[in-house]
Amino acid sequence: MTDTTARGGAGPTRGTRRMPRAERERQMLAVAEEVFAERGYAGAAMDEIAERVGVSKPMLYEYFGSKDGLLSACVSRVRTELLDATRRAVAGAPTPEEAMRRGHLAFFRFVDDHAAAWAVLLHESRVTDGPAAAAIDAIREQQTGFIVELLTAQKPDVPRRELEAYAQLLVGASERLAVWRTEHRVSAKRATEYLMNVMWTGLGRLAAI
Amino acid sequence: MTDTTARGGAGPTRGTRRMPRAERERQMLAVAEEVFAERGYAGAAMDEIAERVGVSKPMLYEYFGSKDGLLSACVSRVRTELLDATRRAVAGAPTPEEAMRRGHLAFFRFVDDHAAAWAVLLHESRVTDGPAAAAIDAIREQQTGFIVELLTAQKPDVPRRELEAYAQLLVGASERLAVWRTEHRVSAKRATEYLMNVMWTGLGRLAAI
DNA sequence: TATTGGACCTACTGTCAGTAGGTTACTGGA
DNA sequence: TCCAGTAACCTACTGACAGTAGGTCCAATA
Repeated sequence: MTDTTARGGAGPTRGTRRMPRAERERQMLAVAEEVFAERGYAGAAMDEIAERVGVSKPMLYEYFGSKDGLLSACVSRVRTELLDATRRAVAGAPTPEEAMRRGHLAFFRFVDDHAAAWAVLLHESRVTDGPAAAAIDAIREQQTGFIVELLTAQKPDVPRRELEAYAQLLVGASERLAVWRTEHRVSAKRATEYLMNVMWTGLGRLAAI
Repeated sequence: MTDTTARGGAGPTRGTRRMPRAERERQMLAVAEEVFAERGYAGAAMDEIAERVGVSKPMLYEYFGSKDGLLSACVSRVRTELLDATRRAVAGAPTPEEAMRRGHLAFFRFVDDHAAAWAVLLHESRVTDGPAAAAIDAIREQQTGFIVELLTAQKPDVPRRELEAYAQLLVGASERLAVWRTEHRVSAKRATEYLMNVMWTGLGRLAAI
């Protein structure tokens, strides 16, 4: 009754092409990353993302559950790529010092290549409270875990908790330095040197030189 | 026409007490900080803040322009307090090393006392894009500026840009360490030692010990 | 050919930031 | 004591957007 126009259906399925789940998912992620980067998390509308993909909004919810979930998926992808990049960079280093240098250089270069996405995906990741926050924390742990792994190899006698503190500290420092250096047009190489100066050599030692 | 009930007015002004602008402003800030801390930026509703203050929503907009502006004002206040606290802590230090130690200790303790507010106000400060973002960046510069000032006194021959990088790096490291240590129940004192180990002594030197 | 299920849609609801336009209480001067 | 003028305050709305209900359509299988 009530004359609901009872025409929920799709009509001629408009211009949309059907697609297997995995492919559509990848496509959605790519578009979402773009829109989040352009407009920021709050500014990005699910309607716009859906429209750009060429699909209706409920599809996004079908695949990612919520706006939060969509952001979370984007962040996961970027972070995973980042971890790969740094792992590769560190792999062939002859000394621990060189490993740290190469790792950070790779990090800064990665941020260069993913600048827009980085700014939003990682800096606004605390926007949420739901599953995304948890997922993001998990990924951060993956990151610091990697560093702890490297440090442990070098100093097996230092307590794990202490090494974890160092890892957290490194991540925080390099994230902020990454933001600062893009704003001030400082090269990745130079930024890495600054970081090594403080982190490896130590400020106290610098004074002595 | 159109029977708009034409009764915009306030009725018996409900339970609200009138108050001079400055006082109401302080009160609003206090309540807002509370609500932001409880619910996060996105979760906090202007309606709720207004209600808790005992005032109507348009008043908040009259005083702060937007939700963004309200957050910005809260952050400004907290950051100013933080700067005061660290300045005081550093003031009487006999050596640069001790200054750095005391400054960071004060920072960690400050975060302890303002834990909830800190988490939201500073970690979600990138949510916005409007005037708040600019204001917050200005305040961050104030912070790093303070550190640059300290470093300059110690090393006048190092280029300012380099010192600024070190300051950024320090801020990033300590902010993240602050988050990590509250989650892992590490004391302020111990966190400070970790930080000094890396930042002052340097990881490379640690290896030699 | 009948049927199942996966991909997809339109049209709605509820919530919330922000606003239009009006009222009421306090101030100082005549 | 009365009366501006202004500062503090209100109700009731709009528009935007996250999230949902409930349906259609097509392809592969039985």
